[in-house]
Amino acid sequence: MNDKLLKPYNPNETEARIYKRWEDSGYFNPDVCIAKGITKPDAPHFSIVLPPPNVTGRLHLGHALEHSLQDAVVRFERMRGKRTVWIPGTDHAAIATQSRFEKELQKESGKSRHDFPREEFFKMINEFGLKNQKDMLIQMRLLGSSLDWSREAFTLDYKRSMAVKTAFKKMYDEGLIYRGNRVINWDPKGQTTIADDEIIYEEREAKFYTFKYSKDFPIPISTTRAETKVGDTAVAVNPKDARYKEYVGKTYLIKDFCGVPLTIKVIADESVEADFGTGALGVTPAHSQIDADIAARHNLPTVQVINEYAKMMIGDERILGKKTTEAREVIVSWLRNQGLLEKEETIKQNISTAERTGGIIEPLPKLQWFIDVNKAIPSKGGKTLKELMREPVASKKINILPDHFEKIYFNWIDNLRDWCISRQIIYGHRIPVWYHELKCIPKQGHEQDIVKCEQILISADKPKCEFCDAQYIQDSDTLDTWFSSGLWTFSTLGWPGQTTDLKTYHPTSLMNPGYEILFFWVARMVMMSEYLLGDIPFKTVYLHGIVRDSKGKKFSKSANNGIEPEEVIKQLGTDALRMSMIVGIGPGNDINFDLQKVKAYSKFANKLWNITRFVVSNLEDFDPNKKYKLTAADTALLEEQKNLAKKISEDMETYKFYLAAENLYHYIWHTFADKIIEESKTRLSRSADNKDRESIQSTLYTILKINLRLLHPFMPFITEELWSIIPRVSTDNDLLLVESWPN
RNA sequence: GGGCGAUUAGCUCAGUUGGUUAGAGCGUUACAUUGACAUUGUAAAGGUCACAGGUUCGAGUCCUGUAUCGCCCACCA
Repeated sequence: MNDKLLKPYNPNETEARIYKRWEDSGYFNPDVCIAKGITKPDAPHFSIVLPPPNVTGRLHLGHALEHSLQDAVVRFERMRGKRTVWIPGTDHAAIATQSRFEKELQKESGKSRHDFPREEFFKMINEFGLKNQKDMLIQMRLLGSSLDWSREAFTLDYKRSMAVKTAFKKMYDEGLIYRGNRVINWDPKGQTTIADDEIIYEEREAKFYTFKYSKDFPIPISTTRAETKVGDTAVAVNPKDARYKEYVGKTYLIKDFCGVPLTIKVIADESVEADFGTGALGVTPAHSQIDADIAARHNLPTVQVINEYAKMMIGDERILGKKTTEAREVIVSWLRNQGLLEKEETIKQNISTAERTGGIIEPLPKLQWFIDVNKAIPSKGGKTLKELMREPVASKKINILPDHFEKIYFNWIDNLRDWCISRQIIYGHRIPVWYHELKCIPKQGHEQDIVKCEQILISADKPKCEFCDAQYIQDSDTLDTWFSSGLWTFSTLGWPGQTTDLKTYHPTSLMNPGYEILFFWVARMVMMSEYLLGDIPFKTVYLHGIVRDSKGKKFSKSANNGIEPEEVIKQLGTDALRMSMIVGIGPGNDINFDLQKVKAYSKFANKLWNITRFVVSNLEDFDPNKKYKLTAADTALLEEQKNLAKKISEDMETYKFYLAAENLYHYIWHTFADKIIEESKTRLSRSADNKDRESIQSTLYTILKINLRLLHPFMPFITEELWSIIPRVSTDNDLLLVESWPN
């Protein structure tokens, strides 16, 4: 017997060695499997693209969960003979990576982005990201993931850049991407716009002031943001509100509102609630999304009064150049002194903050790039992007697990506004838009042609003007990171090239993100894939939950409750960690991570080790190549296991990993070990009837081998190690990794 | 304000299309154990499946309502 079996199972000694054998074999790559005759070239495909982790730091237990699930299904499908690929990659995560880097830079050297030229700063962030990326790729190997490393991708590498530029151009040419001056979410801390879903609301107490603009103004209004009122151009009331009916349509001139003259028109708008506050809303078109909508309906002028640094850009020395919070106090005390302040209350208010920087969002009008989600698209038969996102899920072409997230998905789409895709940060895909310089000296012979100079061009590289010597200057903004993420299922397969990979593996079979990025990412992949490829990006979305600590708290730096996957692996082994991430956890459920549970599965690993030791030690005079006649009882045992294997296959096919793994665990421990092996002991003794002994030897051997195969997707390392130790027959593969699935 | 989910053993959670006696891990108790098992086995205690109605031959599972907790979306100016 192999000496290894005499000692308890040692995952630390085993795992790295096994992973190297797998990687060296090349079998993670389906092309190699086909070349070596393991997989049939015409076999159905099974493909997953890994949700790319952000290169902001290191992998955490949430990633371990993702890898455990995906690797389980990938190994299962590979063993079943499908042409299986799992593509690894990482995400540059633009704003997340830049803000993380800037924080560290500030801490270490006190420097900021303004201390470096753009190109140099980009390089510094990229190096930071690539260092993290390197660590993460090592971590993925520790997790045992059977990723096809030959196809590794990065959202910011050359091929993905080409995909981004191609997608941008196509959407621009069809009028889906436009540049517009709109009220957007400005993060004064990060000095960039952010999308609606990057906002986090925090509840705070705020003062709610009720006042009149002037003594002559007939309608009092209420606000928490008195400083924005210097930008008001209207007061809106509900059209049914009898109190204010007589004033609607009139315009009032206010000569002096804390040093600022105002022109206020009274308008009626359905969106105003008569019961809230005074029933009248001071409309500030420049600094509120809702007010901007009202202003658009009533053709009101927009006056910007707050700049990008959240400072006042209007008024006299009392407020000009002051921070919004300071200006607010000045204006409130002015109102008080003038006797205009009628009421002052304390209310609870939700304040918008930026997800990545924590900065308080300042709505500002700005010229930005947007994706129009409501435009009828000619090439799609007049459908809108919203419809393209909605339809495949509604028609079940895409299956979301658990089901109830479909409702949430639809709800989100129905309320969706145009997507602001431009960011004023450095790290990311630069917008591939080039502007013609204003000065324009015609080339010889083209004196008459300079009217034809293209003012705006979408181009991957710097364009040259045909008719004059002017330069093209690239837009300084970068793209929202989710723009490149949206292309992920096909940019990884070579798009815009019409590659064999793209034809073979798209649409992908499964996508396994956390439910918290259903909107950010899943919806956008559907949008991009439907628009650019005219096809779904994936057939099934299996949403997983959040891994929390054993008490249900989120892991966070401030709570200091972080657990590194490596620590757990070092202590108890990857297989145990993986099992603990799978058993008993349905889709969409959060996990309270408990080391006790991992420990239970490390015991199970050892149990399996000893089961094998027992079986192997009783096979010394057994020839695995020979066919032995089995007793009826033993045939029944094999039949029982066959039923289990069938059940497990079904559960795997329907993505019920949590049941498959648990049933298998239970069978191996409490049926195979506690019953079958226990009862075999007397039959195995040398003095027993030889025919009966052979029958049980053969039965134990067969069951063990099938168990190793069934368990491989969940506990790949120990099963592979045991596969190399047990006696095998000539038709068996060297590596369990590519052994066929029991049917 | 709108929506979604959860409530099952001391703890953390499963429970598949409604079907016998509701399960697992950890914890607790007793016994066994030089055992294939330093990580074992056998058994026990522990549940009015949140509560109240309803459908059904039969409900942890389906329906209605209530309570509590959690999450998502909106953002009242």
